[in-house]
Amino acid sequence: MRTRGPHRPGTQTLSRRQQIVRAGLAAFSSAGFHGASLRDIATRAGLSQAGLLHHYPSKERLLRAVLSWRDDKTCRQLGDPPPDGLDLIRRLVAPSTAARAREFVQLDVIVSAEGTAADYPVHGYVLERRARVLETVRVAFERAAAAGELRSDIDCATAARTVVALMDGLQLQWLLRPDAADVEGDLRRCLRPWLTTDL
Amino acid sequence: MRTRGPHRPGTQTLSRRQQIVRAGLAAFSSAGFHGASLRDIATRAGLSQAGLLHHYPSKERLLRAVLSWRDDKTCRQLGDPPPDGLDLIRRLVAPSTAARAREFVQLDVIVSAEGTAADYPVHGYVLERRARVLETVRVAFERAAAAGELRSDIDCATAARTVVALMDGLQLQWLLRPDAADVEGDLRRCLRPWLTTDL
DNA sequence: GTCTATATACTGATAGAC
DNA sequence: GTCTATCAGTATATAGAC
Repeated sequence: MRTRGPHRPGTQTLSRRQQIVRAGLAAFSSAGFHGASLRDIATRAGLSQAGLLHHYPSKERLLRAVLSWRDDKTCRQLGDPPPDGLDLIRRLVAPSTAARAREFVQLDVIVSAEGTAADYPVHGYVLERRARVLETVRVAFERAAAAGELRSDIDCATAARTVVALMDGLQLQWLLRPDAADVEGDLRRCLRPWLTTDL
Repeated sequence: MRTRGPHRPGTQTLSRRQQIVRAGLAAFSSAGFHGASLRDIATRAGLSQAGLLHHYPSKERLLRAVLSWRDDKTCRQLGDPPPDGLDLIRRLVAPSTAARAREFVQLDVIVSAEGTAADYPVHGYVLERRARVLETVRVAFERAAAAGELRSDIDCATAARTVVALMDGLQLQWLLRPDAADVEGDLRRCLRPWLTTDL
């Protein structure tokens, strides 16, 4: 009954890695994969570059760890069990109040943009994640339709593409000019005519 | 009456610079500012890196030249005089048939994303350009409203933000999965309920 | 206008002491 | 687990010959 096996990182290592991942989030989200440097990330995390590479053996692996952490946090924020149908749409439309929200949004925007290149280190991940998001939203609309909450002439796949595209574009506007954007309002106004009930 | 002054680049220089700008477009559009390298661009343009720097003295200046060329071509493609009101919206919705369209779209997506960082080399340019686009579309909706082509309960600034955001998001979807996207269709379906006439 | 050669700095990654 | 030292590669930019 050992409490710490050879391949089970201790709590100190875990918190160290969390420091690194957070520093990586800050760097990747503002400069992208190419623009960020491991030395800078290591310094921000309070250790040397070689020390960082002990925990994450390459720049790509570190980016994957950052993205994985983001995915976990995003899922957890949705709640367990995750909301369904129109409730999920409501959650997506409501703005996140997390302090790290801006970094998450910026990371998504920049990694998605860089990820359009076929030779990007995490190109496959970007493709899969965005397909998954699109599918999740489509299923949510299907459930809403089955509950009679969606107008019958609305195609669920189209609605999903449209609402996801709108979120991406509005988030970009918000990043560039936070005062001139209205992410939640514009989303609600676009969604309202599709629904038979209030959002 | 000299035909070529000391500061008037000759035709050979002009075509050389066009080669460089086109190579720059290819590089910046797929790797962004940070990911692209002047050596690679120079090689693609068929000259040495030092030769490139004779024409554009820094990486930032080259990016500005690429963006400026893109702006010129985009404006020229709109026609002279540029369309107005609903005609402009129609032009924006119709997909571009230019062969270089994908590179232009990808350049816009990646420069906009990188440009959300305040210390990005052309951060100011990105802010101004996007504000200008938003304003142009808003004015187009105002003209449409004055002509009675827009439903009276639609706010023009909101419509502009929404349609620009939608274009950005749909273009990203198209870059990532061309077969799964429907840029023009989704745009039309979103615009239709706002209008009193056909698009 | 284009080249070679070079200056200078930084990159990601490795080796090995502790 | 963290460090220093280092490697080989690449970056942008400059100097100067032609």
